[in-house]
Amino acid sequence: MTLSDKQLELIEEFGVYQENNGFQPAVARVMGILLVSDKPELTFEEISETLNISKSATSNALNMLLNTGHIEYTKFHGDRKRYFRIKSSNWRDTFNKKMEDLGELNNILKRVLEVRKRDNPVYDEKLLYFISFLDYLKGQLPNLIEQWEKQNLNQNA
Amino acid sequence: MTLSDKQLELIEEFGVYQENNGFQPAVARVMGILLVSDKPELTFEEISETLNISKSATSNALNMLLNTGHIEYTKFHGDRKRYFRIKSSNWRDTFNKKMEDLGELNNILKRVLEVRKRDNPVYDEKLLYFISFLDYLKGQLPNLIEQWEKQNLNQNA
DNA sequence: ATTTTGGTTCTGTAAATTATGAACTAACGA
DNA sequence: TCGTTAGTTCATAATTTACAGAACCAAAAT
Repeated sequence: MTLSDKQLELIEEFGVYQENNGFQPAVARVMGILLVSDKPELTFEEISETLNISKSATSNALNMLLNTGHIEYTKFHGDRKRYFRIKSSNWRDTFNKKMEDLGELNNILKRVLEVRKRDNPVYDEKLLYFISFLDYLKGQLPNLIEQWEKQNLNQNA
Repeated sequence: MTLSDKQLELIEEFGVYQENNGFQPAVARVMGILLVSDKPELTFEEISETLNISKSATSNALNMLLNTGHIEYTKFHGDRKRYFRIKSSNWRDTFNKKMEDLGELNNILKRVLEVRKRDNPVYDEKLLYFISFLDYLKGQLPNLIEQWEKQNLNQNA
């Protein structure tokens, strides 16, 4: 399998992005190739050879992504190979993870306010505002999603 | 300076959180101690000794945080020490960074759609939805912030 | 039953990260 | 101006990460 320069570039860019999200380089590249390749499903061999990563690294990456629910595979009759593809639900999960992450930060910050004893309330004020904003955002998010779905429906009607 | 068990625990937890955001362990702990300590301003020595990290690590961490605008310091007359505190603007920046990060993802995904040539449009559909959602979110965010500020004002009136 | 092949596992290691400690510097106070 | 000390820099040590290569395994094809 061959990829265009633009595809290779995008794999790299997406790879770096996912590295910043805590994925190993090779794992991030595997996600990348499944995302940008013309064929939506690729075999172990195609991934390993096209990305130029060893069989062991490929095996580890694919199993890791399978275990974390980022990819899945199908098999075809009379063919021992597995055909891997990224799960499409994956995108909403990515977004949810970011939001949960902010929720975790918010929980920590709330406990900070409980634990530290500062004389000057000015130091608490900014923090309180931020906490309140995160709470507000969290509360409004379902609304927002609903609104978007409604609008999206109208567009496609 | 001494910290309560709860404070130490929070420093650790906040530290891990910030490590996941790409900060070095020691840097993350320094941010943590400035966040949870009873005194809002701490000296080099207090930070180094309380966190039990070497002077060099402390120096690197503080300078890194100064350069990236996460902390600042003041000096007092007749005292050679600097007194470090976290910048309060820091919180909004944290949030903005998360949103910009989603924007970057969105840009990559848009280019993915341009570059890959898939026969079956079903594979594009989910991706298109997600892109459209991120665009919608980005557009609505200013609104949301405005609404929150309005509500917040009423609360404090 | 044997071979082929799709994939796994184990071991070694290169490279990057992160911190330490000691030597050093510079500025301030006395 | 001299000593003290707050802070920096540098070499290096300790870990961790991430991958390759080879040996290995199991199921399917022949």
